[in-house]
Amino acid sequence: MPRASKAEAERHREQVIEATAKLLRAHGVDKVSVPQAMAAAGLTHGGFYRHFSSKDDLIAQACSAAFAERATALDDLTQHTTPGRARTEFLAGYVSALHRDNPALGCPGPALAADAARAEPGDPLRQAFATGLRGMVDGMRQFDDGNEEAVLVELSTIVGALLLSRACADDDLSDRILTAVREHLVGDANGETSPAE
Amino acid sequence: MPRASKAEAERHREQVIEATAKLLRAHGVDKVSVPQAMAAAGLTHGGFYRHFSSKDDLIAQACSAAFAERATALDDLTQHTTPGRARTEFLAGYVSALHRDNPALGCPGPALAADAARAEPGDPLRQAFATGLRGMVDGMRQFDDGNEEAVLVELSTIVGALLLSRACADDDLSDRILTAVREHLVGDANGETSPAE
DNA sequence: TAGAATAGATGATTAGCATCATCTATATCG
DNA sequence: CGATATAGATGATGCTAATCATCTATTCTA
Repeated sequence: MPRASKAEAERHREQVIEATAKLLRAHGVDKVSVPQAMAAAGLTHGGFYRHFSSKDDLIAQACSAAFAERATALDDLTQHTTPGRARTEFLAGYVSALHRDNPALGCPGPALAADAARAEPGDPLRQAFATGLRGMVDGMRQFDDGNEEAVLVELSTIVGALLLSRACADDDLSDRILTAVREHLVGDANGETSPAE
Repeated sequence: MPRASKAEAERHREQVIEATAKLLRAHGVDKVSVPQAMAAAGLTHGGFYRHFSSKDDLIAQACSAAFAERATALDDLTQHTTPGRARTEFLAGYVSALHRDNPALGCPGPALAADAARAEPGDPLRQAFATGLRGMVDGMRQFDDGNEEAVLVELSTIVGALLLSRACADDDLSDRILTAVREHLVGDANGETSPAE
């Protein structure tokens, strides 16, 4: 397939970013290779440098895409219900077994924070992560009357809970973390420790 | 140096583990190589497989060592002050710029959770992390009258806060996260946003 | 003190990766 | 419709890593 139209090429670029955004959250920066990312989008590794200036470039764009995806979901949620219900739904969905078990489609916060933290100060991933996180904080503002401090505490708690529950997913401590944090934030326990969602 | 006494060999083994425990927290599993870990202990990579069965084996032992180190520190803290003061000191020290800026000597929770989360279910790192985390939960029980749920919420919050503050260390959001969480948990704000400790 | 066991060094092997040079067939433009 | 730019494929290059075979000198053991 030695040539694609301008529109197809653009679509290919987006597919690579989308596929990488998933791979990235599931496996981390070091376990995603350029050939793998291209293959996930149905291409070979050859044309990579026609779309991206480097692997770091792609990684940063994928990180931004993952945050954007989540921001859209959050906006949809607040558009279609009352503020109170939106908060409950958001938090309970976040601190759930479903979210824990599907990092590829989940929040980039717990999935990419460690990679961002280990990147050099000027690294594009670092900046993309910080920007995305700011957006998330802004999106959550409506839950707490615009009180940023309350949002930061809430965000830290759910990110930490999800990350720790993933790290010990074999252990029954994992479910206990999710349940404890969900009850603490939402009040009751109607999440999915085992049932559906 | 083609031979060491039994005692020296044992000391060497411990040095490799200690050095790796630091490298691991600072750079993550994938960025620590066997030659690097051995060199950090003053050895060459040659004798590695006389001490450890694989890289994964070393990584898991280093993870356990990092948790053990922290458990000892926590015990010391509670032995030398009142429960109330110990809690305050522990939490304020945890959610501090000093801790954020020194992952190599800090808590393995935020530093290694992502690596543990991405490991396969049976991976030795996974198990070492879960065991270490359990120990930490037990150690923190005394802060909250043995209430495990309260401990789990507290732990999630401080782990998430430290991780996120590291991930956006360039941004001023980083300090705001630490301050907000510290005030939320401890009440006042006598941590070190910029001064010493 | 002689012989066996072994800690640690050297170096080879294999494999995977990022990056880039080159090729080619087609899509776009004049 | 012909010329040219370019998306994408093939394949090379150079690097780094995990693992292991082998060698050597020294420490233990009998």
